[in-house]
Amino acid sequence: MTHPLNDRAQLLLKSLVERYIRDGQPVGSRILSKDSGLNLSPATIRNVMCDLEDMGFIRAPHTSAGRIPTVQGYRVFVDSLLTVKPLHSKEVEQYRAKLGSAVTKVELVEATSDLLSSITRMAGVVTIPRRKQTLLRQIEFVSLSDKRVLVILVLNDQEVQNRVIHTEKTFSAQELLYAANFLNSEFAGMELTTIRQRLLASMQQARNDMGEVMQTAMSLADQVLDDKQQEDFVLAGQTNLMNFADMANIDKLRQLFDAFNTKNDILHLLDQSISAEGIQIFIGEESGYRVLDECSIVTSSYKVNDDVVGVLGVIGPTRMAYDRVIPIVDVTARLLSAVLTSE
Amino acid sequence: MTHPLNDRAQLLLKSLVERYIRDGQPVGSRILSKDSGLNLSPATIRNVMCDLEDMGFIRAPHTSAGRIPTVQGYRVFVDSLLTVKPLHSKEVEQYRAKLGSAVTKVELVEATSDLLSSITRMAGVVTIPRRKQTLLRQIEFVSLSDKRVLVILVLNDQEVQNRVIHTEKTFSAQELLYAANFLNSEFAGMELTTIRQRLLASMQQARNDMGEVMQTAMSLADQVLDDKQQEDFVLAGQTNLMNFADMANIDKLRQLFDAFNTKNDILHLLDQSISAEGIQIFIGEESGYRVLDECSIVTSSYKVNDDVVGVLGVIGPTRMAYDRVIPIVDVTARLLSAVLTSE
DNA sequence: CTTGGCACTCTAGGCTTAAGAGTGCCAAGC
DNA sequence: GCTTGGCACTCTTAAGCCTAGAGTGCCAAG
Repeated sequence: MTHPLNDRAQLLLKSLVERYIRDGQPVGSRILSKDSGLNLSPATIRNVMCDLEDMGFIRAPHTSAGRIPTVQGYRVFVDSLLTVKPLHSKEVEQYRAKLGSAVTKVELVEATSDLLSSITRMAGVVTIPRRKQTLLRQIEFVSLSDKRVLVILVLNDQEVQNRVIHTEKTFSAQELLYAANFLNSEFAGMELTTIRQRLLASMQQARNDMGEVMQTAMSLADQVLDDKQQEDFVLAGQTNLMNFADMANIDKLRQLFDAFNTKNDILHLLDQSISAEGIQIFIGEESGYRVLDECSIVTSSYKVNDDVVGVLGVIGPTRMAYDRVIPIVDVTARLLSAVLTSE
Repeated sequence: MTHPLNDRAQLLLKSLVERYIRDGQPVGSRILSKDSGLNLSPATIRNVMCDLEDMGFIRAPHTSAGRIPTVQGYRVFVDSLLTVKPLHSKEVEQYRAKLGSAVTKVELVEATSDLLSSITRMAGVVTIPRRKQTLLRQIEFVSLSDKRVLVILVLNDQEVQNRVIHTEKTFSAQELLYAANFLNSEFAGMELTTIRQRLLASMQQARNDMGEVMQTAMSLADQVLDDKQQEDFVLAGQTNLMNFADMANIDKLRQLFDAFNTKNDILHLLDQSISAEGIQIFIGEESGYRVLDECSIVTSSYKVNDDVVGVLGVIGPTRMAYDRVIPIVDVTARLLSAVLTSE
C-alpha cells in the first residue's frame, strides 16, 4: 500500500521528527511553521497535525504541549522520509584503523563494540561470529592426571579449542599419540559435522574390527565434537545509556541492564537480524521485549567471505539520531566484514 | 588510645547506627530514648548526642532532622561496637553446595561472585586467583599455518594455557615433537620462574653447543613463559546497586559503573586487602577513590593451602548491614578457600 | 484551502502557608 | 551534679494557590 499521506503531510512529519530528535521537546505548530520551509501559517499546520495524530503517527503528551512521534511515526520516518548523513571518508579511515589494530578475534569483536558505542555514545553490541564451516586441522591428546585427558582441537588454521574429558581408564602417552595420529590421518581437513557423522557410522558398523585404542579414540573424539557452539555477544558502553533522561526511572534502566546480563532476550532479538540483509531497525515496542520498550536497536549482519556470520548494532533511546546511527552501523558492519574476510 | 567515649555514649552510638542502617532515616533523640533500652529522657540523650557530634561521630543533615553517622562513626561502630550475626549452619551448607557445583576455576570464581551478590543483594566481587607456584607438567607444540606455532602448557595438573607464537621459519611436526620431548624431559615438574631462569642461563652459556632445533625450542619456551599473569576480577550483581537511593544521582552511579569497567581502581583497592589477614572494611571516603565515596567495601582474602591467592568482597552503600555482610564475606572466603584447597 | 482570531486547557514554576520534627538551652527537681 | 520537662526556635516538606506561557481546536472570513 502507498502511504495515505500527501507530500505536505510527509514533509511536516519529517520536520517534526527531526526537530524532536534534535531537541527532545514536543514540537508545536508555530515551530513547525517556521522550521519546515513551507510557507504556511501555524493554523494550517495545525490542521495537518490533527490528521497526522488521527492516523497515529504523532501524539500530544498533554493538551497544550506540542506533538511527539509515535512508534509508527518513527517507523514511517525511518522507512521513507529519512535523509541519511553519509560519513566522511576520513572518519571511515579512522574506524578502519581502530579495527585493524585488533589481534585476536575476540579483541576484534570487542574493538568493534567499543567503536560503535564510542561513536554513537550509546551502547554497542556485536555477536561473536559463528563459524560457518569448521574444518578440523588437527587433534591432539595430552594425558593429565588419572583418567583425564586434555583434547586440543585446531580449527580452521586459526582457532584453538581445548577441553578436558574424563575417561574410563588411564591412557599412556603412547596410546594417545597413536590415537591422535589415526584421527588426524583420517579426518584432518574435514568439517566437524561430517566427521561426527562418520564417527557415529563407523562406531556402529565396525565395532568389533577395531582395536581398543581406536575405539577409544573415536569415542573421545565423539565426546569432544558433541557440543554446539554457544552464542554470545559483546556489549560496550552500557553506561552511556545512563545519560538519557528518556529512560526516566532507574527501574526501567535496571531491568534493561539485567537483560544485558542475562543475554537471552538480546540474543534472540539479534538473531532476528542474522537472516535479513542490510540494516534492520527495531523501534520501541516493535522489538517485542518489554525492557526495550523505550529503546531502539539498529543492527546489521556482517560476513566472512559473503557468508553471514554475525550481527552488530547499537542500542539507544527511541529518540536517537537515526540519520547518523544508520550509516555508522552500516559502515562498521562492512569494515568488520572486510577485516574478517582478509584474514 | 582508648575511646574517649563512656559506656553510655557508646551504647547510644551503637543504637543510633543500627537504627539508621535499618531505616535509612536520620535518628532523633526521641526514637533513641525509646530504642536504646536505657531509661533516659530525650533531653538527656540530646546532651550525649551533642557530644557525639562534637567528636565527629554523627552529624545532622540539617537543623531539625535527627543525626546520621559520619564515616568515623561507622568506623567506631564496625571496629568496636558491632555484634555480628552468625550464619545458620543450614545456610552455610547451601552456599557450600553452590560453590561445589562449579567445574572449572573460572566457573568457581563466577559462582562465588554470584553467591555474594545474591545473598547480600549488593555487588559481589572476586579476584581471579593468583597461581602461587606454577609447576609445568607438560609442554606441547602444534604447528599451524606458516610460521605460527601453537604452544600448549599444562600447569599444575589442572590448568591449560595455550597461545600462538610467530616464528622465523616453519617447523615440521617432527622437529616440534623433538623439541617438546626435550623440554619435557628437562623441565617437567619444575616451577615456571625457575625454568625461565635456567633457560636464559643455558641459552647464553651454551649457544654454540646446541642443535638448531634445540635452540629454537628454548627460544619458543622463553617467549611463552615471558608474560606475567594479569590481574582481573569478576563482578556480579552490579545492577543491585541501582536499588539504593543512597547513591542518589544517576551520575555518581554511572561513574561507579565506569570504574567497574575500567577495573584499575577497583583492582588496586582489592590489592590492598591481599596482604591483610581476615576481614577488611573500607567505609566511604576511606577507600581513597572518589567514585566510592558513598560506598563501603567489605573484603577478605582467600587461600589455597594456606597461601593467600586472591580477594573477594562486597560493594554496597555505606549504609549497609555490616552485621550480616561481615560474616557472609568471611564464610564465603573460607568456603572458597576450602574448595580450592581440596581440589 | 488558508488564515487570523479567540476561547479553552494544561503544565511548570514561584510563592505562601501550615504541620511536624528535632534541636539547644534553661531552670527546676531528685 | 546529673536528669528532665518546658519552651522558643529552626528548618524541611508537602500542599495549595496562582500566574504566565504554550499550544490547541474551531470558526468565520478571505
